[in-house]
Amino acid sequence: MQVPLSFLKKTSLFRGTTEEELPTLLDCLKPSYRDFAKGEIILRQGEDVSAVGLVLSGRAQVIEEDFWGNRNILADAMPGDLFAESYAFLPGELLRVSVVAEEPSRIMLVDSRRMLEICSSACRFHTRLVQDVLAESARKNLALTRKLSHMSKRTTREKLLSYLSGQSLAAGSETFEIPFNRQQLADYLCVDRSAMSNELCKMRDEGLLSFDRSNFHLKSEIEV
Amino acid sequence: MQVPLSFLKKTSLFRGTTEEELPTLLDCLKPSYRDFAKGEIILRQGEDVSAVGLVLSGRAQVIEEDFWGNRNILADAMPGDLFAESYAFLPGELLRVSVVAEEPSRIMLVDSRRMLEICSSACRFHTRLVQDVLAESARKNLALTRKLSHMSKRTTREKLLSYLSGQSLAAGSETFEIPFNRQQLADYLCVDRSAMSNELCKMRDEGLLSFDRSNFHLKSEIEV
DNA sequence: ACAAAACCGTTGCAAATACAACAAATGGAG
DNA sequence: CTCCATTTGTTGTATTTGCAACGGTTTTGT
Repeated sequence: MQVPLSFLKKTSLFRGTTEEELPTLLDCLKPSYRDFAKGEIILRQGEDVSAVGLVLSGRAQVIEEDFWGNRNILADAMPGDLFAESYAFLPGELLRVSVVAEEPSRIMLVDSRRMLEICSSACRFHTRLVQDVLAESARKNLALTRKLSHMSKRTTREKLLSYLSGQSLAAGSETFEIPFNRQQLADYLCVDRSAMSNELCKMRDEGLLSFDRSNFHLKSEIEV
Repeated sequence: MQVPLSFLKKTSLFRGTTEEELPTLLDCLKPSYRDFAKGEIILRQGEDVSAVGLVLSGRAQVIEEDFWGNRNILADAMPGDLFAESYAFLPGELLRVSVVAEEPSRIMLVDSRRMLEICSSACRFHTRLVQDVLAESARKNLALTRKLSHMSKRTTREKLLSYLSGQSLAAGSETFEIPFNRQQLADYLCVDRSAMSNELCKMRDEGLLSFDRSNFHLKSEIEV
């Protein structure tokens, strides 16, 4: 099946592999390719998956269904995005989510054992592949931990301060830009937009910070 | 430095390695060992770490400090526990947390590059080591995602239903035991204990579920 | 068996939140 | 420039939550 190498090498899975090395590596990984119609289930809750999924085209949604059948979208995988990797590397761990094609999609499935067990064999590009996978897992981990540390705060104000403080530290400046608009920030912090907007303005009036759109400035100085 | 192999092989890092293979693997990894006094900083916020930490004895706390200096304990690493692995496998990612010895502690530091780059060399136990590390990262990932999916709910009731529904699915039964007491469950879901207790009883009175201590039973049937 | 500690449910109240509805500001497209 | 859609701020109200305090029950240590 034809897959542009220029596309693959930009994905998080093959970030450390060059375009010249890719054919050899793919030869070794023996991935399978499958096309899914819109609405078709790629992976079903309860399955024991051993392959990581890579979206080549289309769009896949990771969905969780609870005891009463309520659905909840956990992730939206676009072309180049990886999914099910946490399950694939945990043998015996059953899928708690389903992955559904939201559009007609082409998916690449790579057996996790092929990624790991042949490490000592001929294909020397495995090392970088493993580094990429581990890095990707670590990256997700940090993102989750960060979000969790904001959300564990009880009030909207505390959540905001936790998030903004983190952004400030990351930017290395008291003035910084955030990658969200108000609605997105509210969704990220899991609070009501209007209540959050309200709280932001209160904090501004109290002199804790100032902002213009997505531009924020935290004030460390103690006001008189 | 003397470290009982029987202890090491039980840690998540060396779970897949047998006691006989450990000396060879350790020879290859060349870990460093360090002792820390109570209160001493093991890793400092802002550093660029390339080694994963393993607590051999004592206790290490992962602490986050925000813009205004407020401290927040993110994790409590006991003997056998791994820390800083998410940062170690992301070159260039600066520590957003500090790790502090809460008691006199002995720590083992393993360079992440040694764990990955020598994959194709002589030491064939690397493969299983890499599997263990990836599995551990994936495990943490799932645990975080799970917790996040509960906490993203707005009300205490929804959080409880999300958590209990998940436990029920995991147990494969409508009746199941949870590993928390009320206070711990409240801490896990980041809500007030008494309010949560109140909500639980309301749901019981409404016929949604029943419980006795840590034993729960969800009712899917629609009551008349 | 006894005392102390831990755990759990309950209640009242002040504070924070979600929700809805609307006004003001902003930014593009025609 | 005007119209329209999007984004943001504002307000009021019903709900929900956090907090503090208390009593009853179970568990634990001695």
